Order: sequence, then structure tokens, then C-alpha cells
Amino acid sequence: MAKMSGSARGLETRKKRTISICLEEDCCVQENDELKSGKEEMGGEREENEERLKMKDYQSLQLRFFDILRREAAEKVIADSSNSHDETEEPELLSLCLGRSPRDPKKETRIGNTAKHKESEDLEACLTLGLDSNCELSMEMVSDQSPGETKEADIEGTWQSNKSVKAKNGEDHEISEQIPAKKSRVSVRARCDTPTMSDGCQWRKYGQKIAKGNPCPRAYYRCTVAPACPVRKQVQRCAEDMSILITTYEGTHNHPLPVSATAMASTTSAAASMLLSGSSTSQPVDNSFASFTNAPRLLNGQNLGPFDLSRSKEVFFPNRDSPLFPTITLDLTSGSSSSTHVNNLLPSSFALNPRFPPTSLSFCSKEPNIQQAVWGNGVLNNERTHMRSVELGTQFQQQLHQNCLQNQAPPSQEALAETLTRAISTDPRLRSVIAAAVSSIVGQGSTNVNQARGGEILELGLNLKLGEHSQFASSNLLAQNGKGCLPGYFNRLSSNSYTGNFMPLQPPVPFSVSKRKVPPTISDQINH
DNA sequence: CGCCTTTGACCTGCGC
DNA sequence: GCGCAGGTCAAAGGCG
Repeated sequence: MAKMSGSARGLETRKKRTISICLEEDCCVQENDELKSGKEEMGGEREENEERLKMKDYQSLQLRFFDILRREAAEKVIADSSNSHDETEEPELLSLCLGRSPRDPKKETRIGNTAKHKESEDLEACLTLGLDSNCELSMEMVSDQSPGETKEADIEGTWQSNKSVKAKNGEDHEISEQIPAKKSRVSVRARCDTPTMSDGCQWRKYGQKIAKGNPCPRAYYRCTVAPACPVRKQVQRCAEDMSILITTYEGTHNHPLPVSATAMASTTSAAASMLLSGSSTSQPVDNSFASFTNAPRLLNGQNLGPFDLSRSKEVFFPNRDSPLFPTITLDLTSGSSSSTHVNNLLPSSFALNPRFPPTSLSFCSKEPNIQQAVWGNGVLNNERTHMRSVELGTQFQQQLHQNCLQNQAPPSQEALAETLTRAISTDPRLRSVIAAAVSSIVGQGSTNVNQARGGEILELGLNLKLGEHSQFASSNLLAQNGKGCLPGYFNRLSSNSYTGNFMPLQPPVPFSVSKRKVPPTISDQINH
């Protein structure tokens, strides 16, 4: 379309230019000739463009059609194989379905077992929704970002309030007006002894509920760093494993973040950016599984290969628990049954309910040494640890894991550095994630950064994917100021042997401890 | 005194 | 329409 209007505009300009030249030269005959030839040219190009558009439409529709067929077939296979495990694996399913409701076994069962007769219907709906939502998302990203508005093309996951937020006061009303229909959530699973994960932000508890299917109450927190900050989080212990804390973030901070909070914000932001960048463009362009097809491939036409993070990503379609939220889950628990193997990024729930796989990014490793090296002690209790989850990315972890499987030994610093370098140089997604994380840190002084983060990250991602600014992302951004906090692993690398593109960066300020509830001793212990 | 948590009531959406 | 469940509100009370 843009092509057509562009060429038409070009022709018009040319025509105008021709006309003016002829007027100047008082050359009426020539003008007529030019006009005629211009018209002919225009007509020809219009036909060409129409033809091209038709072909494009046809090809796109054809691809979608084949894709639906493929998906149907694949899902039948998956459903068949999973049906036999439904009953025995249900508890596991519950612990795995982070994007979905672990509290609603009825629903799980319904989806897993009895909804089979509705499968084709649901599939259709799902696909339809997928296309719709994708469009919606892209639109949100591209066009809804008007300047000065706090419209969050929400990378971090935006506060969803279209359900039950009442416009009780002007503030709320204002917020609810800004909120787009579809938001993303970032859910973080982590082993944590403390009541909440310290993420650097100030939170105020505003409610608590016992959710169905989980004896542990779910606590609702609101960000209190700024009075009108729409960010909320839900904290709940996992029913199956009380040591696992599930923290779900919604919303984008509309205020500068404390340094100690940027890590978590970056993490959720980057994770959601991957989710949204993937879901925003799901039209298949090659023969791969449609649900695994997403942005990078579309952006540059390349397949990201076997480590593509997008393999584990999927728009999370409405369900009872999160009616409109695409949800991304960062699984940072060690030894969680869901995805202890980094090569198996697809959550097992995917097998049970292939239509609604939650987005799950597993940052777990079977190898305790790696876990130790990469994730500290495997407990996500501070933002430094958490930050790593996004910094390193899946590809890196997979390479790391592979290295370890091959070597049967903990990786050396050099090996880690090499792996990291390779991962960063070969995985545009990882670069974009890192860039996204850094960008949120670098720009923390400006509220606009938060507001426009979505677009920024997408843009960055695009640039990176196109390979134009990888240097910018991997070195400039990281070195842009000394305040950046790419901690942990990067620090170790830079302080020891690594002399690559990365500047040594200071670790973030030790995470702030919740004023009352979190015993400082625990936090300090973890920090140390 | 201000900030925070607790907790029961209320609102809303959804399924039956 | 009713009941259920998730989410939110706001009064009451605690703590530093």
C-alpha cells in the first residue's frame, strides 16, 4: 500500500515538475505529451502495484492457510500424546502453567480433557484471535505512541484495568483512559524465602486474596514510588512448592526508577519486549511452525535457528485468569519440573494445551555449577541475580549448557566469556534484550523513557536485527555511562579476563530492602 | 503523624 | 439471573 502511494506520489511530483517546467518554457505541446506519458506511466505502475498487492495478499493468505493446517495436524499429535498423561501430570501442569491459572484446575482439566470436541472451534478462534491481537499489538506499538501521552506500548507489561478499575477519582480515570485494551504481564517464578522479591521498588500492599486452588494467599501490591504509578504486582507462593514465589508484574512505571529498581524493570521490560515483539508479528513467512514464527524472522527474513527464544514464546490468549493479557513467564527456579532443561524451552503445559501455551522463558539449568556460576545460588532474591536472567538470554544459556554437557565440567571464565561473546554476536535477540535492559537503565532519568520504552525496544530490536547498530547496542549502549548496571556475569567478565566490547559496569546499588517486612539479614546474606 | 498492613465489603466479568 | 472468583477499595489498627 505504502509502495503504491509512494510511487503514485512520485509520479505526481514528477508530473507537477514537468508541468512547471513546461509553463516556464511556455511549451504547451510538450506539456501535453508529458502529461500523456505520465498518465500512461502512472496507469502502468498502478496495475503493476495492484498485481503485486494481489499476489502478496494471496501469498499471505496461502501461508496462513497452510500454517493452520500444519498447526492443526501438529496439535492433534500433541494432544493425542498428552491425553494419556493428563491425569497423572496434572499437578505438574499446575506448577508449570505460570502464564495461566495454576489455581483453576477445573479449567485446566476442561482444556486438557473435555474440550476436545471444541478443538477445531477453539483452534479457529485462537487463530483468529491471534491474528487480531497481533494486529492490535502492532498498531499499539506503532501508532498509539503519541508524544506526551503516557500510552504505554507496554513492553514491561501494562497495568490492565479495563476489567475492574473504577474511575473513582480523576487519577484513576486518567489512567484508565490511557490503557490500551491489551496488556502484557510478566510473571517471574523464583525460589525465594522472603515474603516478596525485593526488586528495588517501593510497594504498598492493597489487598490479599485466597485464590482458588492455592492455599497461599495472593497479595496485591501497588508501586508507591510515584503516586500515580500504574504498576502493580501480584505475589503468590506456588501451591506445589512453597519455596517458589510467583511475582506477576503489570504496568509500566511512569516515573524515574530508583537505580536498584531498574534491574527488575529491565528484566520484565525485556522479557515482555520479547513477548510482544514476537506476538506482534506472527504471520508465517516460512515453513516453520506458525506459533514459533515471529518478529525477527519477519524483520529480516532470517530464521534465528535452533536457539531461537521465540520457540518458547506465544501470545497468551485470553482465559479466565488473565482475560486479555499476553503473559510471559520467567522461570528462574532451579530444578523446576517445568523446564529444568534449557534445551526444552517449551513448557510441558504446551503439550497439554497447545493452543494456549504460556510464554515461558526458562533460565534454569540442570547443571548446579552452571547455576551457581550464572545465577548465583539459584535464588532470585535480588535484582542482580534477576538481571542476569535477561542479560544472558536463552541462547547463551543453551550454549553454556551444551558446553558443560560436552565438557562435564564447570565453565571457566574464558569459556564463559567466549560463549557469551558468541551468543551476543550470533543472537540478535539477545543483543536486543541486552540493549533493552540497558536502555531502560541509561534513560532512567527521563520519564519519557519509560513511556516510550516499548517503541524504543522494538526499534532497537529492529535495528539490531537488521544488523545496523549492533555495535551501538553491544558497546555504545553499554558504555554510554558508568551508571549502567549490567551486573554479575558481565562484571565478572570485564573484571577478569574479558576484554571485548563490554565496559566494566558497576553493579547496581544493593537492592533495597522492604522497609519492614523483609528481614535485612536474609537480604544481606543473599547479597553477600 | 505518616506510612503500611490487614481484612471485610464491594465491584466486575464470566460460566452455568 | 445467580453464583463464583478475581481484583480493588477503604476503614481500622499497628509500627517507627
